[in-house]
Amino acid sequence: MPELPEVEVVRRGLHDHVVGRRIEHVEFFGARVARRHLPGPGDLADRLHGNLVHEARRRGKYLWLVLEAPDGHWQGLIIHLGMSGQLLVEAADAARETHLHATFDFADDGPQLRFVDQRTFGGMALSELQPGGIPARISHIAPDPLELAFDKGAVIARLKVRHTAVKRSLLDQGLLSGIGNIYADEALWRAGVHGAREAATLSKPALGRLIEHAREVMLEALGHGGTSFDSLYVNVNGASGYFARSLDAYGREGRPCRRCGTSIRREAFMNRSSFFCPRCQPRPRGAVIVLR
DNA sequence: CTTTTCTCCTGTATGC
DNA sequence: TGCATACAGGAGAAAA
Repeated sequence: MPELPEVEVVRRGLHDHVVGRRIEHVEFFGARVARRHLPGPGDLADRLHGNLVHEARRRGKYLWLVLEAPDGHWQGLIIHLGMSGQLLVEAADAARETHLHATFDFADDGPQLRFVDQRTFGGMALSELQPGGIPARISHIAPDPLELAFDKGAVIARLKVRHTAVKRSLLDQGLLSGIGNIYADEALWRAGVHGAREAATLSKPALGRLIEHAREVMLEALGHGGTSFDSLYVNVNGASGYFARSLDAYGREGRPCRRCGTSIRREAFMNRSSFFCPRCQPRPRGAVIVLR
C-alpha cells in the first residue's frame, strides 16, 4: 500500500533511471490505467511520443514526470500507484508480468519503464502544469508534511473546525497529503490519540504533535526504503522496503504495545482496519463519533 | 459547504 | 476439492 514514503522511493528511482531520457514509444495494455485520459490510451501514447523527461516530482501519493513535448510544450504525466501499482525499470526483453499495463521505451539503448498493477486502482493522466509546477489536475491535493510549502499552522487551524474523526482527517488528502492507513495508525499511536476522537476536540498543541509524529514516522520509513508486507510494493528495481518490522501499531493485533505491553487491538473503522493500543489511546468518552 | 457512503479491482485467506 | 465470502484500501463521484 504505497503511501508517501513508498511513493518517494519510487520517485527517486524515476529520477535515477528515467529523468534525462526521451520517450520513444509507449504502449498500453487495456484501457484501465489510462481511464482518466478521456481520449483513450492510444491518444495518450501518441501524446507521449518524443517527450523529454526533465524531472520526477511528487506531492503526497501523487507522482508526475515533467515532460517537454517535441513542439516545446511542457506538461505533466501524473502517475498514481493506487493500492498495488509498481513502476519497474527492466530490460525490454524481460519476462512480461501478469498485470503489466504499460511499457515506456526510450530513444536510447537503456531499459524499459513498466507499469504493473494487480488491482488497477492506479492510473496515469496528462495535465497542464500550474505556475508553481503542480499539475492542474491535482490542485485539490494539499501539500504533504515533507514539503517546504507545508503550513502546519494552517492545517491545525483547519483541523480545529473539523467535526469528524481525527483519523478521517489525517487521511483527507485535501487537508494534508501523503498519509494512508498505515502511517495514520502509527502517528496516532505515537501521539497517544484514538483515531475516533473528534478532530476539533483536540488542543492545538496536541494536533501539532500529531502532525509532527506523522511527519517523523514517514521520514523514518523513507530511511528504511518504505513499508512492504508482500511483493506488491517495491522500488523500481523490484526490491522491498523493510520498515514493516518497525511498525508499532499497524498489523500488530494481539501483540504487546511496545510502550505499555497492553495487547494491540484491531477494529473496523471507516471500512478499514484500525490498530491501536487501548491503554495508550483511550477511546473518546461519550463516543460522539459513530464507529461502523 | 461539510461530511459520509459507494465503487472500482483481484489475489489471498478462511469457513463450510 | 470446490465454492462463497471477507479482506486489503486510495480516491473520486455521488449522496446526504
